[in-house]
Order: sequence, then C-alpha cells, then structure tokens
Amino acid sequence: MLLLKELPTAKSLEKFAARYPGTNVRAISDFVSLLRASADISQALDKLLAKHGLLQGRWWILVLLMRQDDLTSSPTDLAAKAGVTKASITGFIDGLEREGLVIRLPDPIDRRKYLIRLTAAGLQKLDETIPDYNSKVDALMSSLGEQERDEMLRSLKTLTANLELMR
Amino acid sequence: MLLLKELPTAKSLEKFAARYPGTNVRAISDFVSLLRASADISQALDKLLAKHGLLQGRWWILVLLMRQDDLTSSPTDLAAKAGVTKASITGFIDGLEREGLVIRLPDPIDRRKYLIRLTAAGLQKLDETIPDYNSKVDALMSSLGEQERDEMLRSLKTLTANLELMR
DNA sequence: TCAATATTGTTAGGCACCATAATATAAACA
DNA sequence: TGTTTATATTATGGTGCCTAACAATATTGA
Repeated sequence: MLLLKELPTAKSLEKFAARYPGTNVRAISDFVSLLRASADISQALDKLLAKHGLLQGRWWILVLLMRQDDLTSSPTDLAAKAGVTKASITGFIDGLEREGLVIRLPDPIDRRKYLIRLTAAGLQKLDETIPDYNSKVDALMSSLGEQERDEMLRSLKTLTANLELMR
Repeated sequence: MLLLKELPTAKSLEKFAARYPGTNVRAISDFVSLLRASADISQALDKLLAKHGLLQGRWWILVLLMRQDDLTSSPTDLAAKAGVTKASITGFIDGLEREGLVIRLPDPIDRRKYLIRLTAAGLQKLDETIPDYNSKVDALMSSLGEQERDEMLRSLKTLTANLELMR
C-alpha cells in the first residue's frame, strides 16, 4: 500500500471539485485520511514484527497455528482462514519451514494432506514476540478511552459492512 | 497486507492470555479488528481501481500529477510526496509510460532531471475513473453521519500520533 | 577556475506477497 | 471400477517495495 505522505490540500481538493462537479470534497478528504491512517498503523506493525525477524504474512500464519489446540493445521485450512489461495500458503510455509518455525508432517489419515505444525522454535519465536506485541498494542490502544475506541470500531464496522457500495 | 479472515475468538484470546499473562485481550482484539477493517477498505479501493485498469501505486502517482498546475512533476518530488524511494518511482513511471498515461520529458534547465507529465490519455483515464471514485467514496462515507465520521477520524489521528509507542 | 561534493535518475538485483493455471497424487462417490 | 473431487505443489508472472552502485550533471567554495 502506497503511503501517500502528502494528503490533499484544500486547494487541490477545490481544483478537483472544479474539474469534477458534484465532488464531495469532505468525503474524499476523509477517505484519504482513513487510508493514510491505516497504512501508518500497518507499517508500525511491520516495524514491530521486523524487530523479531518476522513479517506480517508469516506472523499471521504463526498466530493461526497457535490458536489450534495441537498447534497444527492444514494448508487448505490456513488458506481459508487467512483469505489467500493455497498456492500462497505454500510459499508462506516454505519460508517458515526454512526458518525452522514450522514443520510439514504427512497426515496419517489422508495421504494427500500435510499437517503444518508449529515447532518448539516457532513457539519460542512467538514467546519472544508476543509479549512485546501485547505491550505495544496495549500502549497504543490505551491512547484512546474505552468509549472512544468502541465508537471508532463501531464506525469502522459500519464502513466495512457497507463496502459493497464501492462496487 | 494479509487479510486475516478469521478474527480471534473469545476462546483463542483466553488461550493467548493464559500463556502470556497480563495480556490486554481487549486491546489485542480491537487492534486486529482495526487492521482487518483497514485491509478490507484498501481492498475495496483496489477493486474499484481495477475496474478502470489501475492499481493503487499508479493511481496515487496520477493523482499527485493532477494536483500540479501544469500536470508535471519530477521523480524526486513524487518520491517525497509518495513516501517511497526514487528507485520505486522509476518503476511506477515505467509502467505508466508504457501505458501512455505519462511521459518523461527532459528538463530544459537541469539536464539531470526529467519532467513527468500527465498525457492527454492520462487525463482521460482520470476523467473516466474519478467520477466513479467520487461517487463510490461519497456513498461509502455517507454511511456515517458527519459527527460520527469526525469522531472516527479524530480517534484514528490520535492513534497515528501515538504510533511511536509501537517502537 | 576547477576539484570536491551533492543531487538526479536509472539499473541491477532482490525479497515479500499475491494470483492463475497446470500437474500429480489420493480420496470419495456412485 | 471409473469418474469426480479434493489436496498440495510447481511454474510463472505481476506489483510494490528496497538497497547499492552508477553515470551524468550541477553546485560549491578554495
């Protein structure tokens, strides 16, 4: 996601509106601000994870595995939960396996399948990363009061529920 | 940005908290929801732009050019405004120039420089895309009341102002 | 004036993240 | 049994970034 540093100025928005009559300048400006905030937050997470040698893609896979009682899942299941194709999961697993954070085990029941399991090293990586993640996320989110946070999330949920309007 | 479909359940958050005492479950849950909403919104923009044969990276470059009075800018300037390196800008320009939306002109004054100018085709592409963009963004943002929107953006601004807490 | 320094843009090379299509293997079904 | 379906991988490629090295040009200042 391109991190547009320069949000539109009032002047450039006016220019915009002049060429495209009926422009809702407020809506555009607010939307760009929203995207910009999103990008900033995501980038901050990238940096936090990078301190621990992780990247968002791999991080979420590890987190999905840790959610399982046996620390194990299948590529197909991970693909569904992560919202990407199975082919993409293969790539993530390759990287994680190369780093020893995960292993592929043949499924004893269905020989087409693999079980992807978090290794001890993988769990250790999480044990190293998560306390930092927890405390930083807590610190960040605490900059908003409970009610303010609720309202923000409610608003975001309203927006995402209406995303079909973008089609 | 990986679009984690499956937000943490109450149960998995409890498990999380059991292994990592002191976890602020609310903070984590809220943070993930926020990331998820961001990803959804960004993806919706991707789809809107894709209808017009554009992608976010190139889109923002075109928008930056359109903001200029003479529809012209330099790679260095674009890099600063877009928040990426000059080498990345070269790539964007290559793509846009290949599609005829932009041209590289030698700077008559400084022979190290190029002027990147929106072509007629580039402007036409914007004329085709922007009304759609405007109306869709307006529709989406209108799903929130004025005050609700203000509050949401204020909250996001507070968060981004506190991102150094993530370091 | 001219040598050192700074700036501009590109190239080369690389990594992460994603997709689609084709393939091989195995399971399930009828 | 034979066909369909499911699983995972490979191959290939696009987009969005980066750093490092480079060539060309401009600026500065002794």
